[in-house]
Amino acid sequence: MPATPRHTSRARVEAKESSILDAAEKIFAQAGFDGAKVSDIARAASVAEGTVYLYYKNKQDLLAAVVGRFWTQLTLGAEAAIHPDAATREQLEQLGRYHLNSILEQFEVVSLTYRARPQQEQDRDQVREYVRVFDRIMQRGVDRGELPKLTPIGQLRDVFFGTLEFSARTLKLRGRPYDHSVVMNLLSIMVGSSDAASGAAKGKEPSNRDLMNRLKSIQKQLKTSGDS
Amino acid sequence: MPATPRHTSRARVEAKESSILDAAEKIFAQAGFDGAKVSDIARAASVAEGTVYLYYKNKQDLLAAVVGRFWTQLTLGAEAAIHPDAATREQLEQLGRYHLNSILEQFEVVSLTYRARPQQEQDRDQVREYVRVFDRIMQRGVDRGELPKLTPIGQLRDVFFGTLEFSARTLKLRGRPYDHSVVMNLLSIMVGSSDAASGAAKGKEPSNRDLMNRLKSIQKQLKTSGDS
DNA sequence: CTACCAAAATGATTTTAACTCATTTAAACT
DNA sequence: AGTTTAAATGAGTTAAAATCATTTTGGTAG
Repeated sequence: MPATPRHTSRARVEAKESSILDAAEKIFAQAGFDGAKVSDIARAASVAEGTVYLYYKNKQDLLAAVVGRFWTQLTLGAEAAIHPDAATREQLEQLGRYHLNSILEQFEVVSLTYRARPQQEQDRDQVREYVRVFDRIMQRGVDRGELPKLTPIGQLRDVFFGTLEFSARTLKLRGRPYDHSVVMNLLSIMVGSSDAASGAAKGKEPSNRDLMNRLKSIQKQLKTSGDS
Repeated sequence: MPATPRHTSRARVEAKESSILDAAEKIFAQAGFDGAKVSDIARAASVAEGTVYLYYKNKQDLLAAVVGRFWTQLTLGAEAAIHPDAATREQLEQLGRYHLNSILEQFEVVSLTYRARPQQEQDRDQVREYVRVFDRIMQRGVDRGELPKLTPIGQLRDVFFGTLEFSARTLKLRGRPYDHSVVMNLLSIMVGSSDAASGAAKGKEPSNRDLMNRLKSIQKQLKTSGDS
């Protein structure tokens, strides 16, 4: 069995395993989970249908492996994309750009995640590992005093990834490419700093009055939130 | 045929149609799309298996109908939940509360949406109809001068719904109930933030720092039930 | 080199569930 | 009551996932 190969060189077994995974990713991305036949995947991997089931319990399990590998690689890429010495805001921008870019480029694989989630538990770990990249950036920001002590990192994580994923969907739907203004606007919303965003609205002298307006509305709202 | 009933009373046909839909929603929510057998749904609707296919082309189509109906009802509920005369911020809070509550309560049905989206086009319309509730609130805010002219409504829509959906997932994952602080935090970063969100602010450093400091104190006031 | 054995691979067969369709039942109209 | 058309049925067909008895491969030893 592949799990405990005693007489075989581990390398060859793993090579075949990842060749099946490559084929599966390709076919799944192409045809979607339902549209992909295990026999197609087997053929694409130059392997008999039964062999697939030697490496993966079933089709769902194979999908979970594909998706898991994707998120693991995404974590590695994210860590590489972030400058360790940059300020929190810069790091968030780097992660935001990297994330939006990646999920736009590999939209089909990301979509497959939703097919894997409800069933398998294993792949959740890999997604969890990925979002920790965000948590580490934020925690460091707090530790350094760049962010308030009481920053609700968990909630901001949902703002960050939720916004980016929905934005990516919108961009895809409209056939638009990567849009840096999405990341910039998100950051300005999250961290409070603002920067001129490329594609978005230009002009409008802003600043003091708008900032004051924002603060007023926030404070006013805070007063009314006493109930809940 | 159900589409053009000449001799039948429309009412009876529609009653059966919605009884199949009810059964489908129940079984789908219970077992998920793959886990649900059409024969189970037929039995739950007290109908023969073939009858289901008289009303819906296939299982996917049936799912699309279930999901479509859900979003249509959600739209009606949202419109009822919003006070027409309230200020923009209040209306957003009403919509936010209603939305988060609804998707928490009917989490399984919401999850099914992802299974319907890629294939069918029809249900997209119903989702689009729903998000227009948000757009109308925002547009009215702009028209009234409560929000800046250049407010990027489309992007804020992704912030709003993306954040709420991811927050709902987090709450479900941790077995937590509805948490009003999620909505309040979301609003505090969205409302009046259009200066930043529009990307129009040309980065006045002092203003930003000032805003940061104020936000810090506000965040301390916000007894966020934030985790992490 | 040959014999041997276990791991790995194979693909024909089984199983399962979506979908079809010839037939029956019910309803509407005359 | 008889005729016609709509609606419903469920046994039968089909397709694809999963299984498993058999074959092939590759390493080891005599």
